[in-house]
Amino acid sequence: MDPHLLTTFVTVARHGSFSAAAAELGYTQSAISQQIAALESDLGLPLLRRRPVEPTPAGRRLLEHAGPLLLRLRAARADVLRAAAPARHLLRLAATPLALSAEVAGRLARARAAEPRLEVRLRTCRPGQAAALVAEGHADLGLTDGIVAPSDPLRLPPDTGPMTATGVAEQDLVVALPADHPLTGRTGVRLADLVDARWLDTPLCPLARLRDLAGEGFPAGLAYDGDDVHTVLNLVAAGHGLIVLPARALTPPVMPISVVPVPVTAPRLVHRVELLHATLPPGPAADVAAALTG
Amino acid sequence: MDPHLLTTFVTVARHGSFSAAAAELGYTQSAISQQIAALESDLGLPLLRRRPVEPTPAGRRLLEHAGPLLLRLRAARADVLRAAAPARHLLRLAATPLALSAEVAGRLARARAAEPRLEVRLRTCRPGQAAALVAEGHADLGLTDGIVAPSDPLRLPPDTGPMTATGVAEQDLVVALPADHPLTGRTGVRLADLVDARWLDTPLCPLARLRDLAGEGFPAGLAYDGDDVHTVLNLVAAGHGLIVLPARALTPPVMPISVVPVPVTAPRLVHRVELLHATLPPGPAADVAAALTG
DNA sequence: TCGTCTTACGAGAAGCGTAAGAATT
DNA sequence: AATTCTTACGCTTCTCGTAAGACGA
Repeated sequence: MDPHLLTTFVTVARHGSFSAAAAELGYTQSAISQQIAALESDLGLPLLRRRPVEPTPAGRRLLEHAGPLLLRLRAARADVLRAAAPARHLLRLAATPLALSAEVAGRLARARAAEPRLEVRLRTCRPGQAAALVAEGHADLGLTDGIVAPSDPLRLPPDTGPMTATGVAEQDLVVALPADHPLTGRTGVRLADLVDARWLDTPLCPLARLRDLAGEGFPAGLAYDGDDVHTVLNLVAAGHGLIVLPARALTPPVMPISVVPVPVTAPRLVHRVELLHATLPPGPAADVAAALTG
Repeated sequence: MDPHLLTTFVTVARHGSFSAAAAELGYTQSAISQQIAALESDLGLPLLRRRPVEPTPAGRRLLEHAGPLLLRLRAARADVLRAAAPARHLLRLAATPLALSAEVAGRLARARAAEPRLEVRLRTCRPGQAAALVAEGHADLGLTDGIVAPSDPLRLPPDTGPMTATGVAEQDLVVALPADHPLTGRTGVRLADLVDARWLDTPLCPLARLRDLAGEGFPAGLAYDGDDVHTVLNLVAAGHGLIVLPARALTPPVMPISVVPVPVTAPRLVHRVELLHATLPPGPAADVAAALTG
């Protein structure tokens, strides 16, 4: 169960090919073949069926473990290095598009004003990624968002080691409707009234999460594998499907006039933003974290 | 961050000696020295100060990660092997002394009656160990106990991979008092009334947990690093200190006449038993698990 | 000076690449 | 027949043990 072999195994499984994995990892096919053989002989079990290459039941089981395990290993390494690294005047912030709202951006600006020497480097990421980026030390602070019942914490991927998550903001939800939608005039809608409408499936608001919270249904009209809010709103305006967003993401000048927000009245849900960080050494990063949560 | 090196590192840190770790692991001192050097050069940090051998701050940080990480690795291995192993008619049960109450033992007996070919092998363990034993595949089923607020789940060590914990039993708590104790006649006591009494510190009921639940205080009169209930009660009878136990652990014939149980009325706490198991293949083990929780 | 860790060096094992062989499609 | 994985073999690298050296108590 050498992590090296585990990495090779997940890469092979992902590609469904020894040669493709070899290319990605910078080995020859032969080396990959030997590594997989070594792992299989270590466990005493076949992990992959060949031609076509696909995991056996035992292999599938191992795949479920390997990802979190390797993540935890990288996180541990990053944590040790971080604890020993000297304080820098660079803050690397990873944020999901909907987490960095105008309000949160404002708080960040105020925190920077108190810390003029601080350089901030922002990158956007998917909701599922923020925790891993922070855990692996690629970001000092993370801002994720998600939809939950009021005051509930976000459900973060486990096994990323010691990490602090603090609520930063909560706001109500709206459904973005095209201007010509029949429900446009309403002062509020229940999600249940829209189970049969067509929806956009995007990382910004995955339909799977919506179904978790509001029951089955919510068929996907269009899947958009990107996280640009502007694009999403144009898709809504064009009638490709509906989407649930935090209320203040749908105020001018962001909102095109052909999209109308209608508050979600039931179930009682909110859009929540949380700040993620590992144990921070005293310094600018910790100050900004305090300012964002304070 | 090779797990092999990590194992060596934790062993050295535990012994505070390269030579002792070498003896335990079956290497020469030289090999240990080279392994530690390799780990330090991999991370680019000194992890141990020599003579005396003790972890640096970075080393201490790594130690916090290494244990759970290695446990998770062993658990993953065990889980893959377990999933591929053929069903056996052997049930290995790991139970803490207070988890296997008369009631739970009775349920186990009934489950065995329905499954006559089933061989049961029982081992007792400490509360903190049960989860690891199950995760690493050394036991099929685990029974742990602990003190919690009513209906709260036990707090299990994290990072042991996918594991199911199901409540099996809850019962009220009593304080075991020596027969000549002034509170003996009472129908109930609050723990707060006993913060200044002397207590036994044992794995059966760690004082640290009591302080978590009922505030500071609870000085240790005697620390007993064993888990024999009979011994503990003799210690109580002799006046070495008090202890909190589940009510039915203190009924005849277990209870010596020189120990008197008095119910704990506040805070509202219970003794809870939980059954632990990994994903079980259909078979005798799963049947017994169902019988114990049902 | 004694115990303990580090370093030097040689032997063995492990891992990778090249190249040829086998198995599917 | 073409593609893809496996195996054989040689080379390199890694790791360990022995033994000598260095460092503290």
